[in-house]
Amino acid sequence: MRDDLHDLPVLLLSAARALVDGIDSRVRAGGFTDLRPAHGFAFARLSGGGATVTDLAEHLEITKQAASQMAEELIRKGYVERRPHPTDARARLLVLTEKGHACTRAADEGAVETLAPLAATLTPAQAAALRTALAHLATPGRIRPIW
Amino acid sequence: MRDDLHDLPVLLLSAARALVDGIDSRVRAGGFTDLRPAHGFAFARLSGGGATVTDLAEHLEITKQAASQMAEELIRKGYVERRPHPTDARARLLVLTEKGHACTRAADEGAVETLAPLAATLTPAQAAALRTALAHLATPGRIRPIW
DNA sequence: TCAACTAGTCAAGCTGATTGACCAAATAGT
DNA sequence: ACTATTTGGTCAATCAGCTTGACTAGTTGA
Repeated sequence: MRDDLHDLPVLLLSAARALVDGIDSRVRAGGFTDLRPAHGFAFARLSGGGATVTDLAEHLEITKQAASQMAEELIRKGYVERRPHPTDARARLLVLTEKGHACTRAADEGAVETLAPLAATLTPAQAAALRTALAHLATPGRIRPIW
Repeated sequence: MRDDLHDLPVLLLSAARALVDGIDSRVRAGGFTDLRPAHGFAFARLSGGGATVTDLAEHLEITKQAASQMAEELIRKGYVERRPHPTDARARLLVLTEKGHACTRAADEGAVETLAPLAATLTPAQAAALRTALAHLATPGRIRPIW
């Protein structure tokens, strides 16, 4: 790697950490204190609509059992509810409640607020370069906890 | 946030995830199969030299007890060894063994390899902008697991 | 010198994940 | 159509990593 990028790994991990912390603190400030950052990755999948327990498990790369437990927890806390699956009587759809949507809005706001100082310093050309650079690494549609 | 950056949070998290995965697979390919990504953040602190259990706990933001257990595990697996502390008889220094250093080299290589396709597409000016942008978010010296 | 503090460990308990077993519904093969 | 296999989901037991709480040994400072 070129010398001018030797500390890029550290910067990238540190920036991602700061983003997660920023989102989490905004979510907590919104009153959603019974959630952890890991739940946000479940919400990211559920907000798309029409996710089953198995879908959730694949998205988070955890077992179906673990996804089922997480779904149960989110239902108990009022963020998610079950709907019958339209075509498969075995499956049940997990959908966000209004409370769940409100929480995802708070998370989005947290992300925007955290990244605002960064965004303000970038020219449109630099912003485009940043998006392109990160997109080179990113696997589309796969947002989930890091470890 | 400007429209051209609306998906930046997703890209940033996804890129960080890809980096962690890249490092982890390179470390495993190097034969260090008994480690998890979280251990890398401990190594990052220990490779600086002269870390006590308490230092490690603060770095990882976990309790001293958890840090002590992790140190015990890394010692048992041969990555770390204890040294007497030069000035404080209560404390003991944790230092990487040669095996530990070899593992961190593999991790560094994994990071470089993972970021190589990205680095290749950036002009020096874009690289500088990327570093500056990420540095706006990053808290210096704080690399640790994200959740 | 003695009270307060700090480094570290032992022990017990919690939580979020795992593996394994199982049922019900859907799908594929003949 | 009938059976065999696969798939969606849950129950139960267990494990790993982390927490809180209690404690010992060594250090610091009034």
